[in-house]
Amino acid sequence: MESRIESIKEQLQSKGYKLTPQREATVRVLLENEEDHLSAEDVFMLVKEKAPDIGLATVYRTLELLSEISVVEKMNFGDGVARYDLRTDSSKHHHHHLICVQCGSMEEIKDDWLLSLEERLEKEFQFFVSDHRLDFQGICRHCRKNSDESVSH
Amino acid sequence: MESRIESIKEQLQSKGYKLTPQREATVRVLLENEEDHLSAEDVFMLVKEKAPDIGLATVYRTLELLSEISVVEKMNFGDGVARYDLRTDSSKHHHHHLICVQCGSMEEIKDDWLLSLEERLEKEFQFFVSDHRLDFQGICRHCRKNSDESVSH
DNA sequence: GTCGCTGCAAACAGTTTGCATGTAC
DNA sequence: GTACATGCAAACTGTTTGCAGCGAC
Repeated sequence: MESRIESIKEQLQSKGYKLTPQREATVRVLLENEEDHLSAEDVFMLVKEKAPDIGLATVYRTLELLSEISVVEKMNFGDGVARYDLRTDSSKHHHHHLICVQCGSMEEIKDDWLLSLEERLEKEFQFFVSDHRLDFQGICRHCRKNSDESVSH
Repeated sequence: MESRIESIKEQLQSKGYKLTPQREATVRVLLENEEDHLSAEDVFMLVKEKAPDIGLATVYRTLELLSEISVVEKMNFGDGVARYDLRTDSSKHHHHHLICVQCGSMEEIKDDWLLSLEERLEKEFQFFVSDHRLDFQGICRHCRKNSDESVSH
């Protein structure tokens, strides 16, 4: 945990930025909620517990900054809210989402199932992939089970 | 063209909706710009040429309606703007995007490269896929060629 | 006359920006 | 003292909503 903060601090400093108390608090929230896909507002509320005086704009600016230096990934699931994820590996980041259109739940697959596709893209399209995003919409197993009994939307 | 309008008209009517002049003008704009991924504002501007009195809210409502009955697909490339595409096939719609992080160009692949993955998802995750979205970020062949000479961002 | 559809303006949500103040070196 | 960072409020952007009026049946 501390070592990961240290690493992020170095990444910031190498680009000429500081790890201020507000930025550190924000990073800690991201580290503590690594499994979630927090929105800026989520992060803000959680950071407020550590640093009550922080402003929403600072959180936005911090997330934007961290996104620029590739410490976090800014994502978008189509609900009009940006979500932020720590990148676990700065070179490649591959996870996929299973989004249930019925209950809205989201499951994450960490496996990388697309390496062969990327090779094909480079060969056939001369397109050199640096990242990708793959989301599946569908019905999750729980909703599937429930809809056998009754159909609720 | 006329037959496709007719088909959309029937899809609307089967759900109890009418193809009003405003809705027809909107659909025509979508048909005429099928290759693009128009935002609501784009559509609005183009529709205004055909029907100057149309309101922005009507365009939004029409696009939302068409999306509900699966005539168009509402998409999101992460730039905070919803984009709308006519679905060419109402049952499955699979296209992927190659987004160049250098020049911002976007190429579309129509092939469906993911059927085997979807089968795997159903088996391993009991997740029943109705749609998916796959975007690749990377360097397109033009930028690749240019960056051999000089690096411009 | 009912009911869906429209245009307009106002409201809304998420995000960004301007600016005066604060802080580290 | 310089340069970056912050908090606050105001501004902005894309989208949605309330409502009075309109039009087809």
